[in-house]
Formats: sequence, C-alpha cells, structure tokens
Amino acid sequence: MQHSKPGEPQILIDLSTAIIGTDGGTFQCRLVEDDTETKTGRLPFGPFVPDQHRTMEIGLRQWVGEQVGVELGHVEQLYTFADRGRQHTTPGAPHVVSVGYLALTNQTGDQTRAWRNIYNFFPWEDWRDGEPSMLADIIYPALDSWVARHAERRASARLAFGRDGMPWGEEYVLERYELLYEAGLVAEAFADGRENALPTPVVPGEALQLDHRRILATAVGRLRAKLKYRPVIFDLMPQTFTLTQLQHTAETVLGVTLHKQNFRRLVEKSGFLEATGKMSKARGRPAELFKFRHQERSERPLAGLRVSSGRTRSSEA
Amino acid sequence: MQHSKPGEPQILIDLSTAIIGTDGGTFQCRLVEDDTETKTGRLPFGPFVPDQHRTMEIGLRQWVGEQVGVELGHVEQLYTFADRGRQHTTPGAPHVVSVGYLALTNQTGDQTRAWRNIYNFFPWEDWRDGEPSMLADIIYPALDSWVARHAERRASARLAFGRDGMPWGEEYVLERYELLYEAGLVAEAFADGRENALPTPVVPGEALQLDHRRILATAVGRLRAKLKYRPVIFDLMPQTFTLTQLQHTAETVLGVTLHKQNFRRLVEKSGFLEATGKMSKARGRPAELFKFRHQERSERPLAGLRVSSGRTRSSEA
DNA sequence: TGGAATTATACTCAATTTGAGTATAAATAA
DNA sequence: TTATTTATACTCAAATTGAGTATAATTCCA
Repeated sequence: MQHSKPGEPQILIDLSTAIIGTDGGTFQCRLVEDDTETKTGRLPFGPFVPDQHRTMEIGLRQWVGEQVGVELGHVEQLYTFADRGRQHTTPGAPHVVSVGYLALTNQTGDQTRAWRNIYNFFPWEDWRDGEPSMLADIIYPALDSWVARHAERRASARLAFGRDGMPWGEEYVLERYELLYEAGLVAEAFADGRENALPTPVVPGEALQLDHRRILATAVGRLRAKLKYRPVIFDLMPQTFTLTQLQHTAETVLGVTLHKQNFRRLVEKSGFLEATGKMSKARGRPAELFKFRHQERSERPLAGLRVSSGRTRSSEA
Repeated sequence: MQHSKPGEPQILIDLSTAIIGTDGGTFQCRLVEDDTETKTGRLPFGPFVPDQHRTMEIGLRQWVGEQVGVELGHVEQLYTFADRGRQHTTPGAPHVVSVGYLALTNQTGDQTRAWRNIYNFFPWEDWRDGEPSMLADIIYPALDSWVARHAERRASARLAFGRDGMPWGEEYVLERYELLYEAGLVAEAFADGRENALPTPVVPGEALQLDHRRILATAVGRLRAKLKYRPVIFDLMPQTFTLTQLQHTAETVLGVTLHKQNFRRLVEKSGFLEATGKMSKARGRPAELFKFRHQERSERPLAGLRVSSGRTRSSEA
C-alpha cells in the first residue's frame, strides 16, 4: 500500500454547511455577512483540523458557531467534492476537497445579506405558482442547443428537467444545477474557466463563492428527497404550529403546492403529531396548534408526503 | 479564513470501494487477495492523489483495477469517515480520512478468499429463513445489557433493531453495525481500543481491516434502500435473466423473501423489462428470458420493491 | 409411459391508500 | 348581518397492495 510521499502537494479539507430554514413561506439559507459588499455570497466554512476536531461534525459546528452562530437541529453529511477545477484553486496551492453538510434550523431571520431566499439561487426550482416561465423562455432553448452538440447527455437532461413526457422530479436539484454548469450556463462555470462558458451567465440565478451553490443544490435535493420518508420537516418548525403552517413549510421546501385535505389526512394518521389543545388566532377560523412527538419513535419513517400537487397558488383563488 | 498552516500533520484521503455482486442467491463482496493468510480481509483501497486523479472516482478505479481488476457497473460515493480512532492510526502519522464507495458488478466468482459472502460479515442481516436465531440468543441480550448502562441510546437501539413492536428496517445496516461497535460487541471495537470492548467479540461475524466493515455496512444499507426507488438491481444481473432470477437477486440483497406473483406484477408493469422471446431451460416449466431496457428512461424511479415479505424460505415447501 | 414434482404464469378479490372533491364550521372584516 | 377567510370533516371512485387460487409447461423417475 503506497501512501502519498512527503513533498507531494498537501490535501486540505474544507467543511461547508448549508444551513436551511423557512420563514413564512420563504425558503432560506444562512450566508456569512462578509466585509466586502460586492462579492458573491458564501456559506459558513472552514478547514477540518484533525488535531482540534475529533470528528468533522465537531469542526463544522465550530465554523458555524464562529461565523454565523445559528442553533443547529438536524445535521447530516451530504457529499465530498474533490474534482479538480471546481474550487478555483491556484496552481501549486494545496488541493482542496470540500465536504458539504446540510443543517436544519427553526430560527431564521428576515431576508438580509445573512438570510437569503434559496430560490434566488435556483429560481427554476420554485413551481408553487406553476412552471417558472424562465424554463421555457431561457433554460430549455439554451439547454437544447447544448444537448444538440452533446448527444450523450440527452438522457440526463431529459431526466433532470423532466422533458418529453418525463415528470419533473423535484428532488433532482443537484442534477439540474450540474447540467447547467456543464453546459456553461451558470456564472461559476465561467469562474472555473470552462471553455464553453460565457462571461455573462445565460440562466438567471445568483451565484455563490467557490462550490457553494453546488453544495446548496445538493442540500436542497437531499432535503426534498428526505422529506418524503423521514420526519425531518419538524426540524424546520417552531415548538407549536398549525397544520397549515406545516403544509406551507412542506410546500416551500418541495417547491410545489399540496392538496390541503389530503395533507391533513396523511399527517394526522402518521402519529407524529400531538394536539396541544390551544388555538391559533389569525384571520379565519382558528386552527388547532400541534407539536411534534419527539418521544421514542422520533425516527420512524414518515411515509407519504409524496408529491401530488394540488393546484398552483395562483389558481387557488 | 485560516487554512491549515504548514507543519500541521498532513491529511491523507483513502478511497475504499465495496464491490458488490450476487451469484445464485449468495450476496458477494470482492476482497483483495493478500499475501498474508492469517490477517482479516480488506477492500480494495488506496490514496487519493490529486495530481494523478482528476476526480476521486478516477482514483478509485485505478486502485480497483490494480488490486482486483473487476469490471464496475454503477459506482456511487457513500460517505466520508473522518473520526479519530476508527482507522487504527499510529500517533504522529498523517490523519487518514476515508471516502467509501459502492460499486456494483454482474461478474462474480466462486466463494474464495476473493469473493466473500457478505452475510459472513453481517450474519444478523439475512432474514430469508426468518429471524436469525443469533439475534434472540446473543445480540439482544448483549445489547440490552449495554443499553441498560446507556439509556440515552435506547431509542436508537429500538429503531435500528426493530425492538418492542418497531419493524425491522432492512436498510438500517450501518446503524446496526455502529451500535454493535459502540457497545464493544464487534472485533474492530477492540482493535480500535474502545474501553468497553472485549478481546473476543461477543457477536458472530467476520471482521475486516481498518474501517472496511463499516464501509461495507454503509454500502449494503445504501443498496437496500436504493433498490426500492431506483433500478440499480439490473446492474447486478447478467444480460438476460428470468423473473425468478431477478427476484432471487432482490431477495439476496434485501435479505428477505418476497411474494412471487406480486413481484412479477410489480416488475412487469414497471416498464423496465423487455422480453427476448427466448426461454430458459431448467427444471420445471421454462421461464421467459428478459433483458433490461437501457434506452432513455434508464433512470426512472422503480417504485415498489417495497418489502412485504412472502413467507420464509423454510416455510415455502 | 404416465403420474408426481417442479416451476412459471394468469387471474381474483378484499383491504388499503390515493387523488380529488363537496360540505360545513368558526372565526374576522365591512 | 353578511361576505370573506380559513379550518376541518366527510365522501367516493380509482389505483395499489397483500395474499391467495387456478392452471400451464416442463422434467424426474418408477
């Protein structure tokens, strides 16, 4: 077993965390408030230092604590990215491998430079008002022209974007972003020096530093998928909540609307909820406040929550 | 952003691959045929060398090629393990982080030192003949006594092993192994110097070098979970196969038996199969040979394959 | 040669789950 | 007081699932 000889360029591991929360129907991600106004945003991140961090999760909690100080609920490792040329590395410098993490929180703030709407970065992912027009107007034409020159990627494009009769799979967030990157249609592709990328990105959507938009895409995809079989949604909720609030959170994350009565039926019989007896005071009829049953069972699968969208928000009236 | 200063101990990334195949009802994993007869087995692995490997997958393909030379089908990253003390590191040496990969193949060999039955390493995972007796005889008593001293882990133990009315979730392979490790009941716990581990492991099941049994557990868990929503099973099948062969493969991986007629119904209407017109010659009535429809759709979800076991093999007669 | 055994495949049927409503109740706003 | 808003209850057909029964096409073997 030959291990890397001394003198070889060093490897550096960066721990980057996508901290996700929701706030009244907006899907938020916590960025670091940096000094520089002009630059693109970034996630909290820092190096993994084995001497100081017994595990990577300990390391990431340190960087999150120092850089943004958000209380984290569920934390999970997403993926380890190591491809050359996706971290803007300068030649000669140590090679950077980045390990992406997803963290959920129920304490979010107003949209500022700190808490940003995730759909700013992926505007094509929000289908709550129906299919975003930018897909037909901008993305599909650009992608089709690229696919014409890269026939081997046609199947991936069809699956990721649900073309020709394939359904739109809301969990393929990373696959869609990666395809747009590969096609040179997002800003990071130009920054990384992809030969086919244009200096002005074709597709709308804000960029992030380094590979942070890629990590965020991974996080959103994983969260959307996980929502359907694990009760992670409750990590995004306050102590008590109404069923409508719960549904809005699910819709915000999934980027689709759900059928109200069926959502209620599903979630009620799941056994995860406990009525508090209290009522919310709002506009119409008061709704009962529920809380999550942490006790024991807390990891039982939450079957259901499969997407079978209701109507779009706009057609609800 | 402070990065690791020169002089700090170096980080080394190991790429380890669990290569999985099936052969006539046995669930196999490819080990490296090493010189030493006496030592425990190991997966193919080697360091990630950024200068030589543009991506980690390229690196792992090199080590797999050199060490075992198996043709790989589906390859996917599993998890990155970095906890101190789980790689038997000598003090002062570079810290080793290991990235585990799952690879599927349809070319397996006889059970030798090279191809080993996965259930040798996790004998409690094979429920095809009903609940393995070792659970009630050995594992549950040992685990219960440990849980009595570690009440905070009770919920995890209940979920992982499906105690007190919780169902046995066949995909929680890693969770079960990790719990046994934590409780000091498997050989690796002693090798890693856990204070509660006994020199002779309480629980049956062969050990592997380093953290390779942990990686294999991750691989099996991921494969079992994925089988239920992606058509990965076909990566384990030969070019053409009968529906019974397909079912046996699914049963082998999942470690449970399935209801024959319903399995047929599920898989037929999934649209993934194409009849070849040819027939298999075997004992009873000849079965039609099918092949996998690679074309286009190849990444559509394979809904179904949810486990709803038939009878146990022993009660089939 | 002619069952018995073996394996494959077709079909049935009740129970449950899902998708998409309608109906009604309890508040506030005007 | 009535319209508006929101919550909750209930219905119903379609689809899916779980668990069979029935039958067909082979080989095995006495």
